[in-house]
Amino acid sequence: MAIKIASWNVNSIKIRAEAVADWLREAQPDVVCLQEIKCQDSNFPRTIFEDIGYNLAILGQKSYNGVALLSKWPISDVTAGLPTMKDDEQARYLEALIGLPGEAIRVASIYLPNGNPPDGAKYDYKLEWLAALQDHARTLLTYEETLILGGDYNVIPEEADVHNPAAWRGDALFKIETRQRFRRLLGLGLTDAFRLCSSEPGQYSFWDYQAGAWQKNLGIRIDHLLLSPEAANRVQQSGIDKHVRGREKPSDHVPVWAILN
DNA sequence: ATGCCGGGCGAAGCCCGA
Repeated sequence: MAIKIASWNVNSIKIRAEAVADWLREAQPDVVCLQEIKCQDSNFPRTIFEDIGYNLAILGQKSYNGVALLSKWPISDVTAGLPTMKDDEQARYLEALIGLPGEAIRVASIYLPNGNPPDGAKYDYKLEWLAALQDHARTLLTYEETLILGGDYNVIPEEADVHNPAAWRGDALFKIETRQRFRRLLGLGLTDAFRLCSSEPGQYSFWDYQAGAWQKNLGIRIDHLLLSPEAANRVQQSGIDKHVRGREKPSDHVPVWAILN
């Protein structure tokens, strides 16, 4: 059977619950990685999603960050937080096994630190987090499973993924050290699902709320689904649900997805 | 152009995002 996996930074699940449910009904993903839910587990609007057939795993945090997994199939073996970063106080990583008919796949929802300003403690934290993810991903890849690391990576991989590369050169999302770390992650054997399916430039997943960025299509591609070789071999399609950004009260990010056979 | 929106918190105005 075909499996549809998606990732979406929703910028508050409480504000966005109905919009997310609308998109789930039309897009029908099997598994969704959510980021920036911005609430504690106890305040997550669970029933809205359970009522339309999704199981939930949540790693919440008051006010900031927070990640979750939604799945039409049973969720088990949940890992909350990066095992390689035990003292992380921010809710940015949630991994689980998804029990599909006849097989299990492993999925993680990732909210990588933004890192700006690009020359201080916040950037150091971003690099530390990337290194910890690198270490954990290396372990996960030894399992040789169908593995999807989906999330808001806060990394613009290439010039084709930003409207104005020159203006972003020094930014924590695009500076060369950031892109090198991301490339190193791919070097472990992970594949960017979207780039596996399209070489088209200017395909964005985020547009700032300010300065008419959406209207002018001044976006960046920072939300990614990274696949193990076992997952990459099964990819049929990958896309970005850009139209969602034009709706009422949108998140500044849109869903990205991939279909595996 | 880092604060032009938008959200959290909490009840005004500040912190944060990318």
